[in-house]
Amino acid sequence: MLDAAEAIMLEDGYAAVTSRRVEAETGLKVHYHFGTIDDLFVAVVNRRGEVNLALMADALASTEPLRAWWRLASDPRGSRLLVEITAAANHRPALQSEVASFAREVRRMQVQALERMLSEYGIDADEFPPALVATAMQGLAFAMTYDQASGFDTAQDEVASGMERFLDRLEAQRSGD
Amino acid sequence: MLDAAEAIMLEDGYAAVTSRRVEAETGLKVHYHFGTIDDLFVAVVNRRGEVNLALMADALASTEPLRAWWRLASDPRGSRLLVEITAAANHRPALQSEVASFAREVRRMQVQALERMLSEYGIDADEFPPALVATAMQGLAFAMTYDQASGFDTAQDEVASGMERFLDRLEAQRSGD
DNA sequence: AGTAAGTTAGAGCGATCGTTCTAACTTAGG
DNA sequence: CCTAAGTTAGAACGATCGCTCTAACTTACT
Repeated sequence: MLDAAEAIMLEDGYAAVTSRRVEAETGLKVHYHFGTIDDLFVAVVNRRGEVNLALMADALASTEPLRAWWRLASDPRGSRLLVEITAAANHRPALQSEVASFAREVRRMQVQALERMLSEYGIDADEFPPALVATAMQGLAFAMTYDQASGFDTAQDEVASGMERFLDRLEAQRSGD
Repeated sequence: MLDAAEAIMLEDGYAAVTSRRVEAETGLKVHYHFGTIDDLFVAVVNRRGEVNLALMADALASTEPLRAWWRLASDPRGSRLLVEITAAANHRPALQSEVASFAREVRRMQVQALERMLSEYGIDADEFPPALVATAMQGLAFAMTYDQASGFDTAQDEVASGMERFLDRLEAQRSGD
């Protein structure tokens, strides 16, 4: 049921996630298993949030943390879903706090990892505070994948390859010493 | 009428922009002046798009282009509206192409300006291609203001001050020689 | 004053939504 | 086989939406 809701979001947007549509695709009764449509959305957010938290934790603990983080954050599917969920949260107060708490937790993990690792990457933490680097990573990844998904065609291949080269250099520097 | 539509978007989201709501707030008949609700959205996008294009052109032509760009991109009101418009475009095909064409044009202006200025800022254009820098600027500004607006509370003051310091250094470098 | 054009008021239509409700169906345990 | 619990089918209600339509109102010109 949660899978179906996500699939509908990706295909036709969050507004298409209606009780009738979900019931038609799953054969299950939404209001029986969840009390409310809001509850369904909350469940989707919670599951996806937990998964993302785990993926981000793995990425930050991998041998090339920044690269793994970048790969995770620039996954087009994830970005599309994030857009839909945040857009839905914008008009569903019940979702707002859920989304916010996951966003906070992810950012906390990232900042904590950066505090430990920035110097290894040869980045001065005074000049580029962890919070700034984290927000930049997420924002850049989001902007790139979203522009791509929306067909804005803003030279995203150049952005992607430029970022790959930058990551090559950073990861080389880190493993270098 | 366009003002009212934008105000409603900012206040209650794009889904609240209905014919009855707009008519109630303006005393004008939506379907008379615009044929369709889609046409109203298109008009909003076109006007806001033109305004933004002009603002970005001014910013890029100012004495401190990067700082002006940053200030413009990190305006919370603009980000909030951008979210609503892109979200609306997600489910209104008529808007998609309009939004995309403005996004393309803005990015084109930015890249063109960066090609001219990156070296003045002491940034190697081979290492950081203009398209990458442009996407990073927009993405970072968006992530920061949106997190702030959504109450994610992800240390945005630290991000903002860090960016200001970074811009101070860049603009000083540029005016230096 | 009279007339024509521009505009709004307000009812109404068909569609869809969330939600509720009752009857029917499925399934497992005795 | 029967019963009880779990679950779905499908109708229904009230609300809201985009949109259309007709009658009324405003405005400007002759």
